[in-house]
Amino acid sequence: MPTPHDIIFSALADPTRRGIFERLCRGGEQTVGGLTAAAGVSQPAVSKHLGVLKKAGLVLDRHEGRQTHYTARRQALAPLLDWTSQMTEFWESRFDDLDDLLKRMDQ
Amino acid sequence: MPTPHDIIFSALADPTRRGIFERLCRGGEQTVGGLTAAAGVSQPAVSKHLGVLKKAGLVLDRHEGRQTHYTARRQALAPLLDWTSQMTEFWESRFDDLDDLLKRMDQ
DNA sequence: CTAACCCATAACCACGCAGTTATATATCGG
DNA sequence: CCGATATATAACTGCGTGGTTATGGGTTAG
Repeated sequence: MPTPHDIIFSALADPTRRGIFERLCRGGEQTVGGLTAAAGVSQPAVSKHLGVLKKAGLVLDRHEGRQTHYTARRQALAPLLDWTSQMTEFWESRFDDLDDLLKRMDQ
Repeated sequence: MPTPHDIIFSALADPTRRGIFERLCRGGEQTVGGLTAAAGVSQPAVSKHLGVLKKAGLVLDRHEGRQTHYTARRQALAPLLDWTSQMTEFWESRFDDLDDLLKRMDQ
């Protein structure tokens, strides 16, 4: 059974897919066509990557006519931040800070 | 050319390998034998994973007699924390916090 | 010196997955 | 309607990689 960490890490491990997600984080909502233009791979490849990101809860899609708009769900990165903080033992000494940070990520 | 992010993400994407790293983070320095006992895979597999982690700068090895001791390099997670913070735009509003956090990670 | 032990490397295999082209589905413009 | 556009899915392929067993090299014990 894949844990949340498994899903997030494996979803972000691929450079192309992570690039798409980064672009969505920085540039906001974008269509598949727009993402394809910048991805350097074919449109079906981009669609597949978006499917993986969606399954991982990292993006949301919105259909409008014949195009699909995707947006990044930044809160989905909370487990990643949580895991990293645990590993650095940041949580031991500064648990309050982490708590605040996670709260701020919930929109 | 693989970026630092590429290396860290791909190194931590595999569950077995991430498990080994987690164990090192929590339990401190451990031998290959000790790690193998808990990993659920063969000793050569563990050695290979440790090789990947070492190449990614996530662990250090220390030879002592016929056994090799491994330790986690927590600072190596800094780029991961940095990336996540950038994506969450945490850095925009709370740059000082991130700066402090990264400083604390340097030992 | 030799046997047992610890770890790394070699050689191999199976499978997953990222990429492709081709095609289906659906929407818009004329 | 009909062609064009936008996206998703299907079908296929090649390669990377995580696993195995077998072996080598170095170290400790007897």
